[in-house]
Amino acid sequence: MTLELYNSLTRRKEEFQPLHKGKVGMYVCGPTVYGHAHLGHAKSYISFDMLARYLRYLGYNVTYVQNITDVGHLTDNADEGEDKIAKQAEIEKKHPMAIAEYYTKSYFDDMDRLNCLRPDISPRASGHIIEQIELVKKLLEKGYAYEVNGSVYFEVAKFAEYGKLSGRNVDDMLAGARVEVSQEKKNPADFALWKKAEANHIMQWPSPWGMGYPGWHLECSVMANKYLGETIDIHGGGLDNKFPHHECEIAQAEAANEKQFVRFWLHNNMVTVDSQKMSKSLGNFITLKQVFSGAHERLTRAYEPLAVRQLVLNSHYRSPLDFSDAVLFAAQSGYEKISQCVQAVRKQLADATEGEIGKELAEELESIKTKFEEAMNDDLNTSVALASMFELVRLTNNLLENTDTNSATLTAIDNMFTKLGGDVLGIVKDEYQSAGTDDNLLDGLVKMLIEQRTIARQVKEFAAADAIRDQLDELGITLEDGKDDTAWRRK
RNA sequence: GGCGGCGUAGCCAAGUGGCCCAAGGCGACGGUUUGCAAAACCGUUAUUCGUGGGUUCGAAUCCCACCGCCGCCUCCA
Repeated sequence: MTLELYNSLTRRKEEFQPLHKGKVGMYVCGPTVYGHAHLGHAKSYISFDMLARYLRYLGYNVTYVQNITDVGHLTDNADEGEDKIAKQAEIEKKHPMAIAEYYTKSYFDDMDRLNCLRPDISPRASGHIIEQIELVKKLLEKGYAYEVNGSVYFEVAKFAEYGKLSGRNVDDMLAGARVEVSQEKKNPADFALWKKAEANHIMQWPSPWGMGYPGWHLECSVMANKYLGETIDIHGGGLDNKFPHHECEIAQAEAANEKQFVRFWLHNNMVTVDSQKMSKSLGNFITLKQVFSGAHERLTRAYEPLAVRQLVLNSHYRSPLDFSDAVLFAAQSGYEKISQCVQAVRKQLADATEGEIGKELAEELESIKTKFEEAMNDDLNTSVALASMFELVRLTNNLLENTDTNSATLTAIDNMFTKLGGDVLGIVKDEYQSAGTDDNLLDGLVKMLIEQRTIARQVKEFAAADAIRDQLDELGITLEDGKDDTAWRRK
């Protein structure tokens, strides 16, 4: 069975085959860096990270490009708003580039914690002004664009296929237009390729049409083409960007190159809060930093980054995810269950006896792997893929009850966790911080207390023993009595 | 108004014509284990899939109607 992906362009699942054998060019719309990333960003970037990981698992040589929008993204209506980053710069009294720098770093920090692998290329819009101007010139030459008073607009009526991705036509859009129409445009549906900058606008560049700055849609067409070629295999992004952003990207690139721009369009659904879309403009967002620290009124505790990842993967990327503390809590519990199982396997593996894996068990493992791959091949059904990981957990925990499980068996299980749960899903770590490694002083102190408690238990002074355990629990440390020794971990 | 989508147990969620008296997770409850816990294991927790019709030998899955909810059509992952 081969990988099938739902292509938004054709509105059905299609077998995925790259344009060039063995190689995949993948472009995903990145963030506009004027604020900290929130859970909505997490859903999108975890989803596409998981796709890139799975494509690599299948053996493809993937080039993953994800832009950083640091200029040109306007605050509101139809090409008439302020630049988002320039606006934030005013608020924070910093240069726009300082804002972009700060939030870019913040974004990468958050994505690293979510175990999203860095894209191969993270191009900045501001670093591609020359290429963007070139594309505008080309569109003007070809007659798809017109200049008015230092600004250049794309003339939608000239591109017959405009609307093919989002399923709309220009006439309908006119009828339902809610936006006050710019006087400069020939047609309200036309969009800005280049905007004339007022003298006080900080972010501006010289162009054949005077000082100005690029329209938002331009950067993605330009950077996708520059790094991945005129036709790219996969373009991903949030559903909310399907129109107008992606529609405009298609118009620009295909009008200029006269070639199909993207073969597979993939869109992830939104994160909602109380069924309302989480977004910066609505102000109902919860940042990832808040989730990691627990510092938000909707949160009852701090959550591990990979619990967020597990939450995202628990549902399908094309389904909306309604956020609540309860769903995150459930994801955290499930994540801990898997983590503890993996750690237990590795611990037992350290002094396991040699031997061979049983035939029946080998078959069970194979069937879990098959279930996993079939699920992923079916338009990335991570919900079922995750379920197969839990089957592995249960199977494994049963084996672990038996202390003489041999090393070949444990190694096979560890490999499955590492490859499927780790390399593909990104929720199993290569190494878990053992309780002591991060802080020798803490480890020493806790071990001292465990020793005292063990002595108390040996002489059956259980009240004293329980007091130690309870007090440690209040400090966020859980004790677990094993057969021979007592282990501790942070809650 | 136009386009797209959703409604499955207490919660999250997969399944889209027979393998479904519906996967998996969380929670809850009972049991094993434990000095007691924790973790783990075993078991229970939807004869039913928003409501009402219809098609079919057979429907959560197809069709119709109705109810409720969401996204896009303006910036947003």
